[in-house]
Amino acid sequence: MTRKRFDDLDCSVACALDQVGDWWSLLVVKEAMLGTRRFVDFQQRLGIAKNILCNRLNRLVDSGVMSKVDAGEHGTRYEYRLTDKGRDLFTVITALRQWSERWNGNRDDLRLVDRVSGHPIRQLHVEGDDGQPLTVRDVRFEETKVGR
Amino acid sequence: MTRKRFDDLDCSVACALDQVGDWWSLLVVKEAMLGTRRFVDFQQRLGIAKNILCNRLNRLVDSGVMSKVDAGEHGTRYEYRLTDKGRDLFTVITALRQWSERWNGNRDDLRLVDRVSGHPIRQLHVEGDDGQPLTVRDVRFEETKVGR
DNA sequence: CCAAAATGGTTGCATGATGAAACCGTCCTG
DNA sequence: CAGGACGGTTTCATCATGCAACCATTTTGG
Repeated sequence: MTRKRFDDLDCSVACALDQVGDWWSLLVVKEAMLGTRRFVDFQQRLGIAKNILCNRLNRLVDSGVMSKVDAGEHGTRYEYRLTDKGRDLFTVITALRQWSERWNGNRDDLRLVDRVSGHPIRQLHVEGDDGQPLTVRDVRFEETKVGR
Repeated sequence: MTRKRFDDLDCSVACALDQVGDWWSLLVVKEAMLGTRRFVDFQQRLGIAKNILCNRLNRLVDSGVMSKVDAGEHGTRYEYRLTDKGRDLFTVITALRQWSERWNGNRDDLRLVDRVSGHPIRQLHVEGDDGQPLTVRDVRFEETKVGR
C-alpha cells in the first residue's frame, strides 16, 4: 500500500506535512539554511543514503521548496538552493528547534544569533491581535465551512 | 534496516524530528488540540489505520508528548491528553499551518482566533533581540563546540 | 595530457514500516 | 442477556528505507 496522502484532509497542517513531513525533508532544508548546496555535502553532513537524498531533493524541487541550478560550466554539476518558499520554512524549523531545546535539552552545537547585533534570537510565541502571547487554550478553532 | 535515528546528529531539530517527525504524529497532536481524546475519534477523524494509531499514541506517550489516563470507571476506557510538552507544540503546528497557507493557499476549514477578542492570531516571526523580524539571511549559526 | 578522483546519480537486495482487514477480550447499554 | 462500543493485536501484501555496488561525465593533480 502506498502511503496515505494528506491532501484530502482539508487541513493546512496536513498539506504542509505532505510536502516536508517526512523524516528527512526538513533536515535537508535545515542543512541548506546552513549553506550546504551540493549533493555530496548534503549526503556527508546528514549521513543519508544517496538514493533517499536523491528522492528527497527531487520532491523538494517538485514542491517548490528548493531549486536545482547548474553549477558546472558544462553540465553535470548542480547546486540545490532554497527558494523563497523554502527559506520561509525558517520559522517552522526555528519553532521545532526551540521546542526541542526547551524539552529535550540543548543537543546542538549551534546557536542562532542576529547577524548584526550578535545577540541571540527571541523565543517564538503565538500572539493575538494585540500582541499578547496565546497558548492553545487561549484560541478557538472557528469553522468556516461545513461542520465536522 | 531500521530507520536511521537522529539522536546522534547533535542537532536539536533532528532530535525534535525523532519524536514528532513522522507522517502522523503531528497530525495526532493537532487533532488533540482540537479536543479529540478518544482512540476511536482519532481514528475516524484522521482516517488512520488502528495499528498505526496505536503505535503513534504509544510513542507520543513514551516521549512525554501525550498521557494516557483512565476514563472509564472500571478500566479499559482511556483518554489520550496532551501534556505541557505536547501543548507547547502549538507554536510548531501554527508555524506549519501559516507556512502552508502562505504558499499552498488555505485548504483548511478552520480559522484560529483569540478566544476572548475573537480576532485572528498574528503571523509568527523570528525576531531578534530588539524585536526586529529576522529572515534566515539575517542570522548567523555560531558554533559552540568543535568545528564541523 | 593522462590517470585518478569527484560528482550526481541508478540499480539490486534485505529489511522495516505501512494500510487494510479480520479477530479478540472487556465493558457498557438496551 | 445480546449486541455493540472500545481499545487493541495479528496477519498479510505492498511500499519505503539503508546499504553497497556500479556508472557516465567532469574536473583535477602530476
